[in-house]
Amino acid sequence: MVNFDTVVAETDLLGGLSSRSLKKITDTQRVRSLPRGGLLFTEGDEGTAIYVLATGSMRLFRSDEEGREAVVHLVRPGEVFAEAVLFDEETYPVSAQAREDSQLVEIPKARVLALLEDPGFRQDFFANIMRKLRFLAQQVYVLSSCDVRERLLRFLAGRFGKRSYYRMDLSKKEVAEAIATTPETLSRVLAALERAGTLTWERNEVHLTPSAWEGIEDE
Amino acid sequence: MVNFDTVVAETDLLGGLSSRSLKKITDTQRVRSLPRGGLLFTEGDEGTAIYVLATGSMRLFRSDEEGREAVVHLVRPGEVFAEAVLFDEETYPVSAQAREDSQLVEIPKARVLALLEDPGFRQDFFANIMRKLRFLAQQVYVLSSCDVRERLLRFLAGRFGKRSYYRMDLSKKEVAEAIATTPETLSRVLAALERAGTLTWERNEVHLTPSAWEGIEDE
DNA sequence: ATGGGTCCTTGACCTATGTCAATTGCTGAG
DNA sequence: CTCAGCAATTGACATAGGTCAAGGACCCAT
Repeated sequence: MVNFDTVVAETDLLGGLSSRSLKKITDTQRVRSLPRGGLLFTEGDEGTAIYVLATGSMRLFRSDEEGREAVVHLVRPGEVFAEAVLFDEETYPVSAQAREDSQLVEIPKARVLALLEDPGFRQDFFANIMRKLRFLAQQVYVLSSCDVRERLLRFLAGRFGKRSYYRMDLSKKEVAEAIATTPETLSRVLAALERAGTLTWERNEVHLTPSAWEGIEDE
Repeated sequence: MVNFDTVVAETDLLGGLSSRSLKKITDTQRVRSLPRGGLLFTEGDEGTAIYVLATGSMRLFRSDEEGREAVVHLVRPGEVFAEAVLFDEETYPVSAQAREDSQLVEIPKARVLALLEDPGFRQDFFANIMRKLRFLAQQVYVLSSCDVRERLLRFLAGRFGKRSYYRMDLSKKEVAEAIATTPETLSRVLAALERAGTLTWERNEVHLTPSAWEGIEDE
């Protein structure tokens, strides 16, 4: 069984909000289920809500003149979608169809817009988005100019700070994914760092020497 | 001589705003000059404005307990900085110093917050940020999972749409940079595409066959 | 305990792409 | 015109890191 409030609290767009602000949103959400093949909305429909996919999988597509469909995006659990209607668009720019039985959280657009009238909520909402923005901008830079070793260290610094010890709450596989590499490569990089004596990672205990942080700036 | 309104209009954060909204911001901006070495603000100062660097270069740094400085970021012309004080922070979290004689556009925080009271402006501002957010998220995906050929085609699709002809307004060098590769590699990829007959690029005339777009989804 | 299923590691291998260097052509300043 | 300098191309080369395959360690359910 899924806790739908938690699903919402773990999304990119809304996850960083204070619990107060978050509650104001989850207050009015509705859960919807869709059978495989079911259409949630169609291109051109009035955009009255945004959605979070809780379980299942959704296909966003656009139909051209003579009915051929171009898949625009495959939505995975945990993703917010159709959020464009909040600010950009009056109507949905794509159609959304369930690829398998799916459960979704529906958040009324009007509710979000109303909340934004409140300076406190707005502040929080903006802060969250700006943080995300900075993170992504950083991420783009890191991906295009750092090797796996540096990506790993930046990831750790970003998540735990430049400490010399911490409890890891992710599997190596998940870390590999987070830094856009494969478990194999991560494994090799870790082995190299251990050999160099700058890092050990046993079970969930990670130890680092200060020298590990040389050349890794903050932010 | 620099046109400071233009500088602002070309930033990430504010560049996508409607000219109406943009004008409301540039209305109250002030231009400041700083000699090499000059401090714009210091860590802990009350954050009353955000800045756009027009010319020169700024260094953002943090000082630790005993005065050693850690450079957090080097600001390049065209970048907005200190925008964290809009939503996240009351005081500047870093110090800012000119690395060379610099000119900056100063935008009062209060002004921006006041403008956000206006639903129209807010809508525009949000739409802009969300667009940027989507773009970056896409970018992260593309960088970590597409090869140069695909990055090139996606870049073209994003900039001009999936047309079969257009006038290119960028040098190959600039395109290479935009898709995070080198001119040499771009050159080779272009040669391969020409050999395959899917693309030609002479002078600033680019021609493509529809087959070029196979496997490149929209959005 | 046993078997199947993860996760992790390690080795062998391959390929895309970066780097360096040389060549060509174009452009604009003098 | 001519030279300097930049953009673009091409070749030769090096390498980070992905892929595939095999094996070990651990965990859970039967």
